[in-house]
Formats: sequence, structure tokens, C-alpha cells
Amino acid sequence: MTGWEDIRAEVQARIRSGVWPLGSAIPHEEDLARDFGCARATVNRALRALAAQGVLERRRKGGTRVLAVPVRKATVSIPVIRAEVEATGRRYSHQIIWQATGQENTLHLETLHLADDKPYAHEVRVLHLAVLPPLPDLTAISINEWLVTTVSYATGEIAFSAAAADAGQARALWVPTGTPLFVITRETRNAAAQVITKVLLAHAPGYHLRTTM
Amino acid sequence: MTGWEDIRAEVQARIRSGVWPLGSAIPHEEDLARDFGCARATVNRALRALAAQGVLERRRKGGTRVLAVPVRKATVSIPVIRAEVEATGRRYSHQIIWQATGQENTLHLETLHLADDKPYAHEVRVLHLAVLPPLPDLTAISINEWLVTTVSYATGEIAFSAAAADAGQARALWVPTGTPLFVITRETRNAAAQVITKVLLAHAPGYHLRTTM
DNA sequence: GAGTGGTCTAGACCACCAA
DNA sequence: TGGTGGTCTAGACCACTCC
Repeated sequence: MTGWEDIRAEVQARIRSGVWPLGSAIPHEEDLARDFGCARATVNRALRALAAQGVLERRRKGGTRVLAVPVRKATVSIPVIRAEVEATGRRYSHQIIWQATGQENTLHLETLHLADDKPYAHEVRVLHLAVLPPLPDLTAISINEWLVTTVSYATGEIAFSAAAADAGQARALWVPTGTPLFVITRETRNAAAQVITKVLLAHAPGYHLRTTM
Repeated sequence: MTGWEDIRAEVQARIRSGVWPLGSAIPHEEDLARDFGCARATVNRALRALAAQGVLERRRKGGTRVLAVPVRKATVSIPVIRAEVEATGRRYSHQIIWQATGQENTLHLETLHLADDKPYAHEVRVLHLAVLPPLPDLTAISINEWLVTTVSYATGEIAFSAAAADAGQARALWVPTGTPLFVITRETRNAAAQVITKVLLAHAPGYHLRTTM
């Protein structure tokens, strides 16, 4: 009857109804546990979930407060491109358009990802070889997929934007220069905060990145 | 010494090193708890976190297995536009460009969001009035912000894409027709799965949606 | 049906940080 | 420095599913 999901819903209801206004502090876990007639751990689970959603802000000693500015948070999946293509029933392939070694032991790679032999996404990547194991044969497995399965879990930043196709992207994706492209840029670092790779991925027109709230 | 984060790291290490190959099943929580010398709840917390990350797949009775295709998951914040603008130190304002009532008790709204009086984003929205409380004065508070603070937590779908500016967007955002725009479309439903609102939000050039992994 | 993850409890200790 | 959230434990019951 009083699962942590129920408590999450009840807390949300109290915020929405104004019992706990935006920006205000809410009672401590122990008080809430007594109110709801459950263990503190159950309250804790509910409040942690709300904090992860962006509804609450929690601080040791500072207590829990309702965020003054509600923020919707959505989780987006960044799949391996091969899986993304095959999920739509198409055949995946990729071509290395160009590669060169750069300064500081880096490898620059320009790759075209295809779905049923039609351009799907154009990728420009810089790899920092010093912080990576020896590379595999990149014609057999895309660098994208190899990194995900090989490198230990890493942190990084992602940015999504729209940009006009430059000459290289236009040629690779069979579109006129200036065509709007959905662009994902990523910078990935290993556990020691060393940059592993930087990527700029431009998707062919029609691409949508979908998620649910 | 053996916190749930340590266990998560250890499980990830075993997956990465091939002890537990992609697609394979891993031991039950109880076994792992004995191995790691901790309570089952601690293992559970770690494995749940990995499942949320997209590393593991868990099913009652079916056990836990390593996903065959690793998926990176990133959480993006969808802020209220006013807060988003003010976070950059600029002054927020908005204008209702056009509105009209449509079929089935709907309200169509075209809004321009501004930062320091320069176009920031162009919004086209359909509201289903039957499932909403009476609307406020929309010149005082943007519909965006009112919905977030008023409507009970809702589910919905979001999609990100790139599109060429149409005539209306171009006029509102002071850009030529055809300019690449970052577009967010949203469909929000209430707890009864009734559609509350649909939005198409086109951002002025230069917009980036950022997040971390 | 039975095995596995999902969750709750009551108690405890700890880490952090605002007062 | 004391209060608050973060976490761990040992045990228990439950719900979902695969067999």
C-alpha cells in the first residue's frame, strides 16, 4: 500500500497542490517516515528518485527543498550506430573516408555510416592513441562500436545542435551544402580525466532523437 | 570499503575484461552478495544502477544479463525557457504572436521567446483545454512555465531534430528561410493518457543542448 | 510451480556541511 | 559541531515470469 512509488506520488501531489511551495524546504526523512507510516529507507528511496527527476534538491545537513525552477529531465539513449540502423530493419555498413595521424599521437578519422548502402551519418573523430589499447582493424568493426565495448566506462560531455552541412558532410551524405543536419558532438574522458576521443556526428536529414519523460 | 559504487565498478570491470561477456547471464544477487561479502540489498542497488545505465538487463525469474549491445544513456534537462535564458545572464521576455481556438476545444498558440529582446526560440503549441484548469493571463506568465508548475506530473515523448526554418520561424527569429534550426517537439499526456499539449520549439541558431554521461 | 529480482523494515554508522 | 541525508545490514515477504 505504501510503496516508495506511492510516496513519490504523494510528495509530488503536495508540491503541485502548494502544500510545499516551490523553493521551500520539506520535512526531514524521519518526520516523513512517521507521517507516511513507513521506514526511513522507503522515504529516502522516494526522495532520491524525485531528486534525480529534478523536482527536489537534497543536501546533507541542509535538508531537502523543492527546486524553485522545475526542470524536466529526460534520458536519451546513445546507441551504437550499427544497432540503431539494424533496429530499423536496415543493413549497416561503414566506410573510412579519410584518416591521418596528427600531433600529440592522435589519429583523425572521417567515417561514413550507411543504412542499406545509403548515407546515414557522417563522423569526424580525433582519437588520442596514448590512452587507448592498440586499435583493431577499423574496416571490420566501426571505431564507434569498438570503443564502447573496449574502453572502461568513461565520463564525457554530449551536445546536440543543428548545423548547415559543410562541403565534406554534403558530399558524404548526398545533400546540398547548407542542408540542416542534426549534429551530436561528444568528448569522452577516461577515469583519469584524460581525453580519449572527440567526435562530431552529423546525421542525414530526417533523423530524430527520441525519448520519453 | 564495499559500497554499492565499488560493486558497480567491479561488475563493470568484469564485463569489460570479458569475465562476463556481452549477452551472457551473470550470477544471482545472492551469489554475488556472498562473493562480495555484503548484503543482497547492496548488490541490488549496484545492479539496478547498471541497469539504469543501460549496461545490464534484469528480469524477475529471468535473472540478470549483460546487454549484447551496450547503450550509452545520457540525461538531458529540459528547463523552463525563462530559467534557461536567465541562467546565461540575459533578460527573458515572451510575446504571443498569434492564437486561435481550434476543433475539439483546442487552443493554438504561437509564441516567441526572447533573450535581451532578441529572438531566442519560436514555439507553436496546441493545448487541449478540456483536460486543463482555466488558463492564466498568458502575457504575464509563459504557457511553458505555467504548465510545468501547474499540471501534475505527466508522461510524454520528446524528439530532437534539425530542420530548415519555415516562413513563420524565419520571420520570428530574424533569420533567412531555410536556416538550420534545432527543433524540439514534445507531446505531453496526463496520468489518464490524455494528450495535454503538443509543442514544436525551434531555437535560434547557435543553440546547443548539453549534457554529461 | 518455483526461482529471481523488487521492495520494505528496523536499526545502525558514517560523511558531509550548514549553522 | 551537530543535524541531515547516504548507505549498509539481515531478514522477510511479495510479484512477476520463465519453465
